[in-house]
Amino acid sequence: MKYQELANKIKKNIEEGLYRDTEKLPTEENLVEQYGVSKYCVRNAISILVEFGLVYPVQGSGMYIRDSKREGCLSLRNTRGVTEELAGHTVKTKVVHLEKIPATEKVAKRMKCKLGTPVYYIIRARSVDGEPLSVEYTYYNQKIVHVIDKKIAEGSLFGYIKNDLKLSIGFADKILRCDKLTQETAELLGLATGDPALIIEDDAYLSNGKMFNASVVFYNYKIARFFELAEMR
Amino acid sequence: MKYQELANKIKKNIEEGLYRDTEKLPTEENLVEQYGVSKYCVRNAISILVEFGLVYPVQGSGMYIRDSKREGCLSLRNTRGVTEELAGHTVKTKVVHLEKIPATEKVAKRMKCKLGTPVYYIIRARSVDGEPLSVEYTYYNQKIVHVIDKKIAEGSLFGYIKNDLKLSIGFADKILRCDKLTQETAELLGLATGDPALIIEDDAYLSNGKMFNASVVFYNYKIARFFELAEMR
DNA sequence: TAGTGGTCTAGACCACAAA
DNA sequence: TTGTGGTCTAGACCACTAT
Repeated sequence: MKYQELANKIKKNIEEGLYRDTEKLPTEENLVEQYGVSKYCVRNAISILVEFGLVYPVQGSGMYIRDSKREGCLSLRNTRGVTEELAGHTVKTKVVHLEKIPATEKVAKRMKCKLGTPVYYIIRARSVDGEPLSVEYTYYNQKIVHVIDKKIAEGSLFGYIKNDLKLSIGFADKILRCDKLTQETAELLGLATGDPALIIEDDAYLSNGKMFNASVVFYNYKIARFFELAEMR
Repeated sequence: MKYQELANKIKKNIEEGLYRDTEKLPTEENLVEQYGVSKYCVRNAISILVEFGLVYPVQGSGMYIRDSKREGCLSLRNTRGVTEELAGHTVKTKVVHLEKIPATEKVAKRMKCKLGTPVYYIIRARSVDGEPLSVEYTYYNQKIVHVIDKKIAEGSLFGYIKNDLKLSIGFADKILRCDKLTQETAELLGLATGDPALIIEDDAYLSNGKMFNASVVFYNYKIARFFELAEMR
């Protein structure tokens, strides 16, 4: 896709400081000429950057470069999985528990699957640069993700699903909240029972709309920070 | 804008259950004919619904209706301000503190304005249906928002800025985290010191890129829930 | 193979900002 | 008034799904 490539090029240009003098992108017309593509492509490319929070549009004036505070933060709309998002840091994943079980009524409801459907139930503890970051309680529908072993669970499960199984991940619903830690989770995070935890419940779907994963992740309040953008048109 | 109107129409149709039998939208071609608009409009309209999480696309197959769990949740990408988002509930806002002060070095840095720029410093406590929801510590640049009094602060400040001042709000950066409550904030939330709090730091900008507001909001962990979507293409 | 969403082009015209 | 982003059309062709 031309517009995706163009978006990458422009992104690279921004990161390399090519537009530092004006703090704005070339005009659409300019980009059309410069890259020999149609306005459709240029606008699509730019809209990717807008969505990503790299630039903002001012009608009649130009596309301005936006500086954000996302450094050191995790992204809520992250498309890759934590392991890949924190590339550059030492991310360690410990598989605390892994078993294949038939879905109970509760699990079946959560996973939108039939009672008794085989699912993997996994508990993983993650640390970044030696510090406990999160504890994840997660289910995977085994009818979709056929095999998960300890080795696989130690890596990026989303990466495994995309790259190895060639499944296309589509979208996810998330609910964010905050609560006191239970003893079990607190111990895994190296915190005290009753300490705060940022909690994200995540329902993940393939591109075809089939739900393949449900998870609840407890984050260490001392280090976890999430970044989000809102456009308000 | 035709496509915005079309998006609203389709949204209404979905809510009224018009597509309940198939759980998918009419084809693009169909919508083009049905509404007498171009494919550009149809695709733009649908992409609004996709972004909003109402439908998801399956190439070669159709646009499917998505059911989400957003009920009872606040939206992180809310464009309106909490007061309007919770329409239907009894939202009460108590202005705990309101003063106009010259920006200290710290505030000036946070607000991206000059040292000494007049800013409003406001503390507000919000309750929903009688339950304490949040405590907000917020700064407004007085060079942009000239007048804020107690009366105005008791309502929707974002609504006031948009509707009365006719300023165009553009975008916001948010950082989410979690921490223990201090005594002062805990009292305002009717919770105990050291209880968990979901914290959102918010930097808000006008469409022209000028920052007009910085805030930190502490949410009651017992009732606050946020909803977010992730597209993963 | 037919149906449906995704990409791409060329070009007209509108809306807003800044000089 | 000029520059620049936003809306809209018509139409060609590609990629994927389902049968």
